[in-house]
Amino acid sequence: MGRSPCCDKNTLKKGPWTPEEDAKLTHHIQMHGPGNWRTLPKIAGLERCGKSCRLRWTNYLRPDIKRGRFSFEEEETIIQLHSVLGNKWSAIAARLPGRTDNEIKNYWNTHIRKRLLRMGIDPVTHAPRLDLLDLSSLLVNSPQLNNLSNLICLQTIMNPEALRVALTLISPQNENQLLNYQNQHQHQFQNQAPSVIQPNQSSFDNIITQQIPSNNPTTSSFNNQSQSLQVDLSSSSPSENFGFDSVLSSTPLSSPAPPNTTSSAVGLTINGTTEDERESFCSNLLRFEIPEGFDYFDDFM
DNA sequence: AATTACGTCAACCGCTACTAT
DNA sequence: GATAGTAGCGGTTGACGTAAT
Repeated sequence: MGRSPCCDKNTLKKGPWTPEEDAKLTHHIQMHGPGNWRTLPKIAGLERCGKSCRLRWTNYLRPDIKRGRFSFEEEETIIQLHSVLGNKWSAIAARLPGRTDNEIKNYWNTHIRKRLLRMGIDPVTHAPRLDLLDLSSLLVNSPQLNNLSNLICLQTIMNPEALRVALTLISPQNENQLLNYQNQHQHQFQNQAPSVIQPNQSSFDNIITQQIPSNNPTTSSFNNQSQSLQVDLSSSSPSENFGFDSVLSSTPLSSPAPPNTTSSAVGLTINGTTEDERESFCSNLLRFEIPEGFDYFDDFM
């Protein structure tokens, strides 16, 4: 035999909490402290499940909860911690004083996640989503891409399999060329099985910059402003920011804002930080510049 | 002004690990 | 040791507000 049930679910109230219920719960916890959620509703005179009371207290009524918009530093911390911890919202919340796991989770899903996607960054892996690039339309619209050597530049930063498929769309001859090239440079590709670069991997500490030459028709064909498609995982010392130990020990809120976030971007200003600035900083956390007017990523979102 | 689409977030649901009986 | 309850977590939902048409 185990314990008796904590509550009668048939008589439980659900839905939004009323001010009266909030007052009862708050008063009870002020008098007796949090905990023992099983018996709390009955003692406090609430027709709620203890689980619901705990959630209401921890997510809304707790006096140390910080309400309002997330600051730039908080957002920075969330992104860094998420890159290390993943969807461990409670672990992330533990390093953000005054913020609840639920709040952080909501903010991630409604703001940060979308921003990363818009920037072409996979919000799960925090890596560029080049592996999802719509290469077929890109290649069809850019005959210059038949230049195999240019594609090899891309090869180093994207899933080889995706590139192989893309080449197949052009011609079998090119695919053979690529396979020959790959055979000759086997040692360069054999460790590239993952389709994306993992932020946590040891190579993250090294400078990983793949830059396509400015005279490269691959980029010039779809880019008039930015002369390079760059993946720079080390600028702004992300090895320090993303290193597991440093992230866990430096939080909460100890990471300084990167220098370039003081740019004079115009637009909506929230907490002293514009959306543009926030996006700019995100690109520094994992520097991945998407050329202006390059909208292929939108097709995947 | 009315309607529709979209964004936000509080609250619920279901699951797991832990604990009491 | 087996069983059942509790606490806590992450995913999802739905009500509400706002923007767009």
